[in-house]
Amino acid sequence: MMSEATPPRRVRLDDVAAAAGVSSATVSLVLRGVGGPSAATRQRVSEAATRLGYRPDRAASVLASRRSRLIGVALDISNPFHARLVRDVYGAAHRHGYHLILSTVAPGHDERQAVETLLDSRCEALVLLGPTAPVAQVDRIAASVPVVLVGRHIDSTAVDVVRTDDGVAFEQAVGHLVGLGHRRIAHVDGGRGEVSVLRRRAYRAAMRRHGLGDQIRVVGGGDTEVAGAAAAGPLRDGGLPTAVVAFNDRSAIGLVDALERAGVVVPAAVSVIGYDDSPVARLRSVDLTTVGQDTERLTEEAVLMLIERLEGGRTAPREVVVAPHLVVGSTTGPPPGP
Amino acid sequence: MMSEATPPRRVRLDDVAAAAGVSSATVSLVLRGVGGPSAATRQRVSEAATRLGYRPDRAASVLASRRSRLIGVALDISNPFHARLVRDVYGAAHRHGYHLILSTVAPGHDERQAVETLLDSRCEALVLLGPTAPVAQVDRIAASVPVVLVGRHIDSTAVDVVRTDDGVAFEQAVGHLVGLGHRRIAHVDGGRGEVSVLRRRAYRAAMRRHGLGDQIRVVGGGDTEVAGAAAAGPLRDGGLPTAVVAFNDRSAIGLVDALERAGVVVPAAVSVIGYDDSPVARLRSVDLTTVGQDTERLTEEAVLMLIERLEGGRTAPREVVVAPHLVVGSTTGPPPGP
DNA sequence: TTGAAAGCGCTAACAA
DNA sequence: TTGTTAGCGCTTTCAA
Repeated sequence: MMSEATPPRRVRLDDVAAAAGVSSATVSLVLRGVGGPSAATRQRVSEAATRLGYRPDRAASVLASRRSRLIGVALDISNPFHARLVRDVYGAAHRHGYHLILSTVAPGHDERQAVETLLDSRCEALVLLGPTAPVAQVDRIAASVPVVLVGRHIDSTAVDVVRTDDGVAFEQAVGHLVGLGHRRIAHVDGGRGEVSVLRRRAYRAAMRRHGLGDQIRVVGGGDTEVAGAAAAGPLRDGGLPTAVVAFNDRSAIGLVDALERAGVVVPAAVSVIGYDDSPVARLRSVDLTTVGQDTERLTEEAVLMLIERLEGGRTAPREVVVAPHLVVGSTTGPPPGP
Repeated sequence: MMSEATPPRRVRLDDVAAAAGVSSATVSLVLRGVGGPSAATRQRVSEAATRLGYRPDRAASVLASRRSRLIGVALDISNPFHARLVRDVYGAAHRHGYHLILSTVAPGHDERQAVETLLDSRCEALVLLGPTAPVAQVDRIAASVPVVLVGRHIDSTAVDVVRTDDGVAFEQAVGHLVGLGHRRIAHVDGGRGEVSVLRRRAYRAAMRRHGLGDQIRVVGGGDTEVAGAAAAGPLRDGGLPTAVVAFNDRSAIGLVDALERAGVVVPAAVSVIGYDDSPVARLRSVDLTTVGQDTERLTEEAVLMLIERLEGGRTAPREVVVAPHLVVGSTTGPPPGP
């Protein structure tokens, strides 16, 4: 006839200690794998802990030790590329003995709030994926915990940066096309935004490096399928180039779609290259030639930089630039014959 | 010449108390907005807190109060539908004064670990998005905190469930097609998996309800674009139906793509309906007719159910079924004339 | 190798 | 209305 469900009292360190016949301090040492206790004691303690189903209380542990071994990741959950990065951050964090906790931007939950949530959960360091926050704000955060930005450059003396080398990316893309015989290579850009500026610049540089400075042609685009599709018109109006390097995969896919609907066959008439090597680019029906970012390197470096600050005491900011690699699919080929 | 950066000592409640000339208990009350302190005191304390840049230490607060007002969400970050749900869970949690923390499944970080991470962060309740964990495991988790499953039914006496009514979904889809004059309506299913079984069943029931029991036709599919595209062959071999309801948007999009490549115009020759109302379905170039799940209702209900347990003391499990709505796009139309 | 005791920064009675 | 006093469950000296 129990009317109230008795909340199952949490098993504490003391309970384990009592069960094992030692002090709670000893249990703490054993459970954390810190040297000291004898093999026999370890044995007894471990058994007792398992038997009682002991789960350490992290809040208490954090409070006492001032360490959480927790890294916070702020991201945009609707960004598929962030999904890839997050996947790899798990690997990196795990390899170095850290746990991860996520917080996303969402309507009514901006980047600042995402960061606060992470800080409240006692994260010792933060990974910010493609954040949009202004420098001042990022600097303020960096004043209390180590911060690394992934994917975006920032002029700050307080935070670290890991990003892909856009110069190399466009060098590879343009180089691949030139190798196939292309000369009239256009760029459908990403519209406004800092990243778009950098990629535009990288495109121009790559073209010049290949002696194609006079062929440079940038068409306004954006970062979505729709924006890519919309670029097909202007692209044809100005006389179709034989190849296009798009801002990202989404716009490349939109562009391919629009071109083919208009009867322009890819890659027979026009070759198209994307950027991101997103999962959708790898679908057999899409099979886009695209620039793959080395997300494993990016995330490994990011975590390493945080650990350098956390455990190595580094305070000077570092910026690591990672080379991408071209993934050749079936949307590029030789230019059409004359 | 400072060689070691002095770690900026955290501002504590005591510091604020000293600055405001009151006790730390009073500061605690003021900062939590609990009645008691006079307006004048509140004023002084608030000022002092702001001036010192005080941030409460949640670990300590949690430890002392045994409450975190934190809800954990376990998800699969590579699932776009989860992104939608997460977005809406933020709204729901926020409305009820709870914070959210996320953990995803990733290679080397399975659902169990995701849940542990959340529990370690002292979440008071968990939202599991389309979890794959076996009943026993879910029950074990539910023994320590309230758990709600979103999207998947489970035979458990310990957890709550919120899901979309597949019966209504297919009733709407088939009804829409019948209203347009279709009779030969096929279903491209989702392959193995529990959800696929439920939707197959719902399709059959809807067909029978419309007196089309003899027209029932299920073609094997899957949950990806490729799987949808692959269904185009079998679909044509058996004599093209005039309409198809696919398992989800991805398979519907793959199917449309494959059909059009084969010269079968959608919707003139075949109408196609998807499921999920995913962002890509809303692209102008796709504009799929699709079943939209009411993610706002789903998430609001999920959070409410957790709060009922947390604050209302409910212990009996509940299952809430939410009606979907049909989003009519341009992939459905009247069947081709004879 | 182990234990006792003093906190970590906060909240929650209870007194004043 | 405010302050005092115990803890929350763990880690960490310091002694034994």
